[in-house]
Amino acid sequence: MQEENPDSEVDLSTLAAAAGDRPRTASAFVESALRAAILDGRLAGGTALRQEALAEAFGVSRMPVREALRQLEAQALIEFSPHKGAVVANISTQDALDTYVIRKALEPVALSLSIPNLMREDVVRATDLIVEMDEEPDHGRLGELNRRFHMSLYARAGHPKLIHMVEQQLIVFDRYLRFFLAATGRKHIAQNDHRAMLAAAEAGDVDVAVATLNHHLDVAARMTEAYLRQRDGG
Amino acid sequence: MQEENPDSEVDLSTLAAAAGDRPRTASAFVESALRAAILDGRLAGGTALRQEALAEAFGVSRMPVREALRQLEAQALIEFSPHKGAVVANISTQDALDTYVIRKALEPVALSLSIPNLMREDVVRATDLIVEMDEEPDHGRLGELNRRFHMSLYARAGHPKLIHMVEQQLIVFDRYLRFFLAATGRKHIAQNDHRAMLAAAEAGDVDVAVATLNHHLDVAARMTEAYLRQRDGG
DNA sequence: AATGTCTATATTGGATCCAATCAACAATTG
DNA sequence: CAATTGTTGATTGGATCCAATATAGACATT
Repeated sequence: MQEENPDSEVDLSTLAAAAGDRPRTASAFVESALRAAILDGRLAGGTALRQEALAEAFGVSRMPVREALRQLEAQALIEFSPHKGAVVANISTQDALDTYVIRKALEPVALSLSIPNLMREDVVRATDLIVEMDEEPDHGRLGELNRRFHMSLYARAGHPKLIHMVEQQLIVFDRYLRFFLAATGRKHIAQNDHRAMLAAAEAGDVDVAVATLNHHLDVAARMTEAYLRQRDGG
Repeated sequence: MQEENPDSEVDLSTLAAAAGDRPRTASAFVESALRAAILDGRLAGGTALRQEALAEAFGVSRMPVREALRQLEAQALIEFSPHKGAVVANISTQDALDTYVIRKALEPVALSLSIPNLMREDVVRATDLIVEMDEEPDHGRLGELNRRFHMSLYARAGHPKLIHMVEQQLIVFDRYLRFFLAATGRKHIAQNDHRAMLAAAEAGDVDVAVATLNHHLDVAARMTEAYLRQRDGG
């Protein structure tokens, strides 16, 4: 199911430093650091996660590492086999397409519910984020900006659980976006669609905004599929 | 955020016995037993989960309990506060409505994708489950049968991640269904809708099946809201 | 009397130790 | 020589112990 990848030799020693301030518990610290490392690509899919090595890298014992790994497992970011250990979940064409299907199911709903309640500050934030994306030189940060842009438009949808799920999917999507951007340049971020969505949202035009979003996701899904299929030798 | 409920005095000693065979690890055993107890209502929302007490009830040490609690936390079934402990997540009107919104976003997609690929065995299973629901005397088991009926119709949707999310929502929904059935009798299970959906699915009529499903969920959401609002005092 | 502070205790978080399991490799046997 | 079995090392799972923190109550102070 999940191939191991023991020769990748990731430099674990840099993970702790990049994790910022230590949260209240060591568990939470390890968890957030590992999650960030997986999502932004520093820990590639297939990487075996040895508890002892992680514990040393983070300067804690194996116990908080174990608890962190449990939480990440429940989020499908790693896979556990009893007595074998944890492996970073692999990305796959299927998983990418599933993510798009889910986004296409959830995000139009979130957008429709949110637009009637959008506030000035949401529109301003979204506008700023589009500019930030245009100016951001680091491809690695575009995923986060893209996510924050989308979430700004969905911010007033109510239904916190729906919002949370949408955000989770956008976070997962970051892993894929990173690949596409590295391979195909930044044209994968369709800023035209973003601008059109924002304009429609600001005008309160739910239908146009949703149609634009659907188109945005359809095109992205097709490009993704084409890229991934030729990449892993379809 | 989450009220504690220390006086509920749940009989933990029965949890372990009801959990069936012991999975490979104590962690997994505790986790599945706790999840089942929460979802089927034996552990009510707000119940404080003391690690020591759970460990003794399951005949293990505190460690596998802690790992299990971490996983349940990631699934939003319990809430953790550092150094305070775990509490079973409360159900709420908002959460119930969120669940319906998510179901209404995801399930029509799953159904549309699945119907063209449905196989004879899926239809047979769904038919059997409708009969089982009619004959089941125990209200507590209707949630599971309802879930399996819906999942039978979605079984050929492809997109395993979508299917998984749909199933998770149906599992969460079980917690609510249990309440409605206890309060209002079994009319909350709209078997007419089930039969209509099944017939349309068998005939390959995606539009009618999806329309029926949407209606099914809309009505259920309205009944849910009305019941919960008058229950926890508007 | 009300409020703030201090202390005692219960409970969780973390570290260390031991046991169980798996993987790889060597030895043996057909 | 292939296949199977035994053995050893590495790694995870679980138990016990210690430390950190939060809650509750007593006490003092205003």
